[in-house]
Amino acid sequence: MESIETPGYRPLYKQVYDVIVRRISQGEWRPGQSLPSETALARDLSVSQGTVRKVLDALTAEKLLERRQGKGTYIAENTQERALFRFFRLSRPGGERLIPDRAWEKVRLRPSRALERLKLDLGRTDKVIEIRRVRAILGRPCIRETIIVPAALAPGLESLAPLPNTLYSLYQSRYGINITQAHEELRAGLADDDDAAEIDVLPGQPLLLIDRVAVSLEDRKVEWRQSRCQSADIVYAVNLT
Amino acid sequence: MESIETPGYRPLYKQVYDVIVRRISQGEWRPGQSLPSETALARDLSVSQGTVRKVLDALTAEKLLERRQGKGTYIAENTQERALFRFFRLSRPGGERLIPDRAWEKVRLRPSRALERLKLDLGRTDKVIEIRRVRAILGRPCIRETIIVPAALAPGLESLAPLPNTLYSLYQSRYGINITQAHEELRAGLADDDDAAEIDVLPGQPLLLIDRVAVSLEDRKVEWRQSRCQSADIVYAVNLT
DNA sequence: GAGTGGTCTAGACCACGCA
DNA sequence: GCGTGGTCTAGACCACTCT
Repeated sequence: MESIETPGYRPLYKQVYDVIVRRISQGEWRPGQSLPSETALARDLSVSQGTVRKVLDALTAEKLLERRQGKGTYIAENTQERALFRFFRLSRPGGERLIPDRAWEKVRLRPSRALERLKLDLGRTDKVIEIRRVRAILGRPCIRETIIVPAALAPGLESLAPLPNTLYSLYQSRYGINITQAHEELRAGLADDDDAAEIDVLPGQPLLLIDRVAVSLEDRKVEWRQSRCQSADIVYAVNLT
Repeated sequence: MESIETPGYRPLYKQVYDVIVRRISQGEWRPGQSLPSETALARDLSVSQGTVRKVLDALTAEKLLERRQGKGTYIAENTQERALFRFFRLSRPGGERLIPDRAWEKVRLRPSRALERLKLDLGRTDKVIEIRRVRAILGRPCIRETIIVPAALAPGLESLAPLPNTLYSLYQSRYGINITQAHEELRAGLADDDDAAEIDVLPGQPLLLIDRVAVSLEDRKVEWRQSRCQSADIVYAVNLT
């Protein structure tokens, strides 16, 4: 069963969970592909089908897998739509979801700053890729973003312009990085002259400020993103459950 | 098995799920109490223990139940701490959670307004209870709230002052209403003179505006809450998963 | 030791997708 | 018709709590 020892005793299903997550994160199974069937996995790992099922169900709940009855179990793909739906929370008041477009972007590779190293757990000499961009909604520039990515995680990202609308699908397809969670902090702020020059807002008007750190399946901090959003007819929607 | 028919065919575990949710929402089992054991429930409902387990695990994931190995399965209580942790997302930048206190409050019973009827699915003649209050953090008034509750759901609420810090524990303990989810929309706004008079902010400073509708286990809209939060050193924290 | 939930197994049958 | 995941069952043993 591929080096599953018993360090102080972990339940079997947790050991199976770790094996499967490791295989996915090491690229043994790739996004969009199907896993072996439950019975094949159970035989391979020398556990019962029920134990495999418990793990696959858990990973499905975490949105890392997708199960299709009659077909198989697949590695979830961070498609554009899916990533937008999952990690982009802006909508019209009342609920209608909004889809942002790129207005413009500037990408460069540069040394990291102290705050960036703190946010992303980087070392003193690590470089970062800085993405500055403005996003538009229905043709109207509404969001200014500064995105910081450790250069070591995404080599060559700075020369891939134009970047796709959702970076997370790029991280997954090109760099094998699965973004599984993000931590956000929201504040209110005031638009300054730079904001007014780039997005559809006047100086002194209120902006919604979003500070996000995105984390990968392997628990690495992959991206620090600061967004400044026009807040006149756009809201940030959350469901607390 | 208590009137479980097969309307077009629902899986057994869904039928069991419905029965258990109904018993909880009808008060047959009350918060803090323990449910019968898995084996007793299985016998009672004429299903296998595994099917009962699947349902209890699901309800535990939804935070409606709590399971304690060796002791039993309990109806989750919306204690102050728990409700704050689950539904109050304001914290210091960086993550330290904040605990609000009541500064003052005014409660009254009055006819509903059109927007309130829309938000809470009320009829033309339904009355509401309006709670206006200011909450303080570390002694500093930071949040202005207006809370609207259908009078029919919480009779006598207007004469219960002073209200507890977390209304949700009161809804549960006094009215048998379990708040299981809430939908929030966040915007940025500017402080006006009324804000400046009541909370620690100057006119024209940015405020975080939160619009929340809380929903019960039975899918009734129980509360519409509008909050205006000082946003200088308070952030709204979200984990996207 | 008795009773509870937690883990694990083995096997049956159903529902779905596809060739 | 075959292979897949989805549901359901029955039973064994473990880990924890309380008396």
